[in-house]
Amino acid sequence: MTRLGGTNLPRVGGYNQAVVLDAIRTRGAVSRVELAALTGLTNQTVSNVVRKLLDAGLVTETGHAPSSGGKRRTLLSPRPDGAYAVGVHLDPDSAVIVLVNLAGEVIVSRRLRLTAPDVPADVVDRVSRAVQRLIVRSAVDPARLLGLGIAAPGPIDGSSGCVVRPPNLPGWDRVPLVEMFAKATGLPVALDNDATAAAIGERWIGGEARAGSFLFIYLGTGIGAGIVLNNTVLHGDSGNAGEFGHMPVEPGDRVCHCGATDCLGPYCSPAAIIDDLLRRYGPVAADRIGVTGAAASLHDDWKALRRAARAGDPDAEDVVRRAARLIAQATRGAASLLDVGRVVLGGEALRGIEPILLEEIDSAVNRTSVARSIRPVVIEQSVIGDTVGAIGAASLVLHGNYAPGWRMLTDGAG
Amino acid sequence: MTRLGGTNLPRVGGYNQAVVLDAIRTRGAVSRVELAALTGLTNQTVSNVVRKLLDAGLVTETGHAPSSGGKRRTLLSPRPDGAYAVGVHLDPDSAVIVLVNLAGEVIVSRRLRLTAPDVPADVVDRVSRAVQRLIVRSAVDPARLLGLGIAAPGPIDGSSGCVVRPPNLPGWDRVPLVEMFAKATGLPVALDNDATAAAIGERWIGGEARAGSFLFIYLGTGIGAGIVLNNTVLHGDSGNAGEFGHMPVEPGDRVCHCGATDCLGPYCSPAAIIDDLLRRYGPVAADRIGVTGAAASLHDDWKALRRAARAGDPDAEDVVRRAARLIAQATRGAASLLDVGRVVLGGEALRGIEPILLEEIDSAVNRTSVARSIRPVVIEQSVIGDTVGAIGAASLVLHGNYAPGWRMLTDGAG
DNA sequence: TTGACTTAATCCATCCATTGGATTTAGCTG
DNA sequence: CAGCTAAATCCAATGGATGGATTAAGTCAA
Repeated sequence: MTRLGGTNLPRVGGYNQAVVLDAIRTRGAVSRVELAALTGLTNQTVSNVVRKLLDAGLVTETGHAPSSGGKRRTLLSPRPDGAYAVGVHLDPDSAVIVLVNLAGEVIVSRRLRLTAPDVPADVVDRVSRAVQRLIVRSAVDPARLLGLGIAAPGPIDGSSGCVVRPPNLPGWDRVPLVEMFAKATGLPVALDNDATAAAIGERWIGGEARAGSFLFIYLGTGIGAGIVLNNTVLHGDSGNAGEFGHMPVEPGDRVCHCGATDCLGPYCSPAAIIDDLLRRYGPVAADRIGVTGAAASLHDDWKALRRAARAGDPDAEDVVRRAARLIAQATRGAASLLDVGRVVLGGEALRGIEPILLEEIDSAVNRTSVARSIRPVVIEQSVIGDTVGAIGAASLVLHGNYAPGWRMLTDGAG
Repeated sequence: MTRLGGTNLPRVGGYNQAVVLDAIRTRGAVSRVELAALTGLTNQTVSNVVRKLLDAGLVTETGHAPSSGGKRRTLLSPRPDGAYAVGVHLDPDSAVIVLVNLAGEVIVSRRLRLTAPDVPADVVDRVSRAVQRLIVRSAVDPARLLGLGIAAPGPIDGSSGCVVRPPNLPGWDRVPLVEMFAKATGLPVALDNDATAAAIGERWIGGEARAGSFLFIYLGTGIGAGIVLNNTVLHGDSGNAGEFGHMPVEPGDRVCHCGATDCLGPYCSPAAIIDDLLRRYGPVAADRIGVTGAAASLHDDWKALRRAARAGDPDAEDVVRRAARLIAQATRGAASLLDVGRVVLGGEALRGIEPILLEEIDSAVNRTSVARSIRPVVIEQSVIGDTVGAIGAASLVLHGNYAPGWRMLTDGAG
């Protein structure tokens, strides 16, 4: 979409509807007059738009605000049961499936264990059947189920709906996930990389706290970033914006699969940090902490290492902190390049070591006195937590349907 | 603007007008039917919009396309004399002023020499008077002169129209340039940092070659980047997106004013590269190349060094190449983070050494086989050349008035 | 209790850019 | 010159936003 398209009246209608819904969602209980002030629309227009949203079952009237001298304002709130979406977070070792409502609340969820050499077709098949069962179990109105969102490790090809040889999913080369899941479930399918999906989830659920612009740093099996600028998600020319693993950092002796030794990626995965512990502090420390170093026990090793770091074990903390510094270094570059006032951290690999990351990133990003004085950058944790990947995946669908944006005015989508 | 605003019919009209004008500008001679296809608007709508643009004097009918069996298409082209803008590029040692037409062609230009300790008020005064004289001399219709654009070294405060203590303009702390120039010239004034202005100029003038997304690396007194995503300029939360000097690179012994030793900025200014030459290769090489090392002769030293590097002097080329590698390293990170398919180089400090920069950046950015296979990044020079700063400044005004974008549908601006 | 006042929300006629279908304009071809 | 094709325009209709008037529902003071 190299060219900008024109727009027309019906699209304006749809767009304004989305704007009003978005305002209601982010502000919670809010009256029509406030919405008019927030959106710049007329009271009359807001009234009309709200009526449509009420008819569509997406919002409800919930009580009244205390009077300020005249008629009380009737407050509007989103209707959680107005719409539903399914989210799937694909990871090398597991698939997390959630069914969420319009408010982003999880109705039912399920985790499937996967084993590394699984064939894509089998995984899609297993996951799809689990999705179907979840839908039946939840008993949601099928008409209100908008679709299925998938968060996969990048890179992906946005135009064809494929994952493109993800380093963390060996053997998955150009797998057309969108097509496969659409056929298997009969639902509309959206695909994005895990970090971007997480950022969209954060934007969708975070309300005021995630309005405007922010950079989401996602720490899962690998590291990635999701970029939200002016309430709009940056996808990039090929659908891979936020690729964080190739950000330059202080070079060491780890070689990225691209051949460089100064890429962030190879230094900050759980596997790399565990390896770092073994190399720096040897088997004694590893034993003490509970790290075996076997490839098969990566998950448990990482858990043990995180726990030790959190508990103050100096060796564990040291290796975590070294990785954190590199992440912080890259984050500093990204934040100043994008000029975002907020950085959000999330991802399941982060559990327990958030304070270390927050501290290092804060000190790197807010180091310059200039930055501090003009606009200190806020560093925060995800408002969603561990399941940000799966919930983010579901949010892809909600966001695609209801978040106001360019595409509503230019493309046909609504 | 943390919230998304609604829109309405008149705005849609203005926006579509801008879309059509933009399409005519970027495509050159184009017919109404083609415009309809390009913009997604109806033939009828395009007809109406074009009539308005004709009445406004912004486009003209220029001949016909050969018939393809029916009535010939009448071709539309932008009218260069439809609008004018003045651009001022402020630099520590000079101010370049240009008056350009709608096509971005320079009508008249002038360069004022400045001396370092100049007081802001005096500079504004001198420049403003020069602008006035230029306007008179050019004899353009004042009604068609849209305003004055200023490109200044960052950082700036976008909301108040100030420059905020730019490292390259000592003593200029929170100078309200917009206000001062508006008062002195009576023109509407737009301010942006030099790199962003250059990117906007590139976008405005570059036509198809600069449609979509690109990262503009600007090398002047300092280094900066301008970011264009989906034909839209990224300004950032505080108006300082593209701050490139704090991108992390391989650390050395140069300390950034923010305290870090791994910031790109201090390693790649002309002054730093000259210093590097002296430190690495001593007075003999400096003499041979024609570099004195005196602060006062920075301009000439840099010229000599560039010429020597271009001519193949190994020492000169080495120091330039070292800086180029660091720039390339940072560019690799930025390009992968933003997922842009194009990187553009420009700025007056670049003259003569473009090939070295292009080569180093290309090899760094396109190193990964993955990146190469999915989407090799195109690395190019500015289509404008040396004066990209000043022309970019003027483009701020043209862009602000006529480039289609969000703001037309949400804010009041047109 | 009542009447004056205030604010929220809606009703209604109007506006206006886009749309789709019909029409005109202007070329080509046999 | 008639028949065909494509470009561009005319015209009535559509539909979402608008502004002013109206109704609904509260507060406050006498």
